[in-house]
Amino acid sequence: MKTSQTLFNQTKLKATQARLEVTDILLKNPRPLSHQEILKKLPQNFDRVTLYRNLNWLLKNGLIHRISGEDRARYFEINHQFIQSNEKYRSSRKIAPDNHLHAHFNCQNCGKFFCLDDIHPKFKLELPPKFIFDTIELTVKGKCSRCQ
Amino acid sequence: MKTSQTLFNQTKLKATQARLEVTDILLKNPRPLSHQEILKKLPQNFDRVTLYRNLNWLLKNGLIHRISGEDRARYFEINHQFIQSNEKYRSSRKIAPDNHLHAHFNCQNCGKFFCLDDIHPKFKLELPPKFIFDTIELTVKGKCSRCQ
DNA sequence: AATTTAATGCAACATTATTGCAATAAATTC
DNA sequence: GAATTTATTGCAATAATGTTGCATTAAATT
Repeated sequence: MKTSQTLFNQTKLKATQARLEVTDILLKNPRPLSHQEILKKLPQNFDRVTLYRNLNWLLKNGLIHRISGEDRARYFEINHQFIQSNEKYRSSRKIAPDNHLHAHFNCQNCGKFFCLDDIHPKFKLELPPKFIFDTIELTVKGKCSRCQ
Repeated sequence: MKTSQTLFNQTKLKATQARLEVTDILLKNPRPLSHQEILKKLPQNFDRVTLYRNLNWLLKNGLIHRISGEDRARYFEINHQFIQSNEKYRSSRKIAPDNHLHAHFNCQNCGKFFCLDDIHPKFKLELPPKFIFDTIELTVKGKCSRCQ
């Protein structure tokens, strides 16, 4: 398992203690976590605003993804594309590419997200005139095994 | 264009003035609207809590869909499946069926949703053990023609 | 070491949505 | 059709999530 320290070392991005701690948590977790869930895993005195700001910074710099839950909270996960892509590739763009489809399951009861790695939908993407494409989100909703 | 009055007449659902007004607005609009947008289209004195409650009621009874925006707001649209399905079909279930895939475009700038009626993805849906399926959401994100 | 720049911590604020409860409207029973 | 029961509405208060302002601290640069 890659650590946040080696990840930051490979980039020109500035590491701080807070960023390393937050990134480590997301690296360790197989599913997107809410701000609240991440805060619980951080040291007791970790400031919640600092967490919000660091999550926004990580998002802006392409290290993580963000998805909006049915429960109005946002959920965050490591951008594996960023981690896998090499330095050369990354340095050619300010923001890491983020346009592949990665499906999730979202529990309508507990709000948790789960990654569905086996879903690879095929379709023709046609947008109205002058609409600009960025990403696609495919979310399956229902009840997770613990909530049924 | 079907009116909310005829829609309610075809069901056993109780119509109130407020429900008819809200439903009429959603019937007239081709794209999902936020609570705020709907409130603006209603008479000035329409209570915002009543709108929240009516939207939740319409959702529970299957007349509308709800999607969560990137902006943490919820957007509402008429459930065309409900409207098209006949009385017999509807009365056999308390909640109208809602498991077809209907794709949307979500503008990352203004937050507006647009329906993408031409997208029909094909994929095999495999969920982890004991997960219960309800609906699928496919959302394309980017900038709409007015925000680029 | 001095200076500039960026990050943090705390308080206040913003937005969206829900809950409690009295008042009103609608449906049901007699 | 009046009396009773049930559901809905309107207003105030509260909840949950997230952002902004600003002084302090830490980090990077000169």
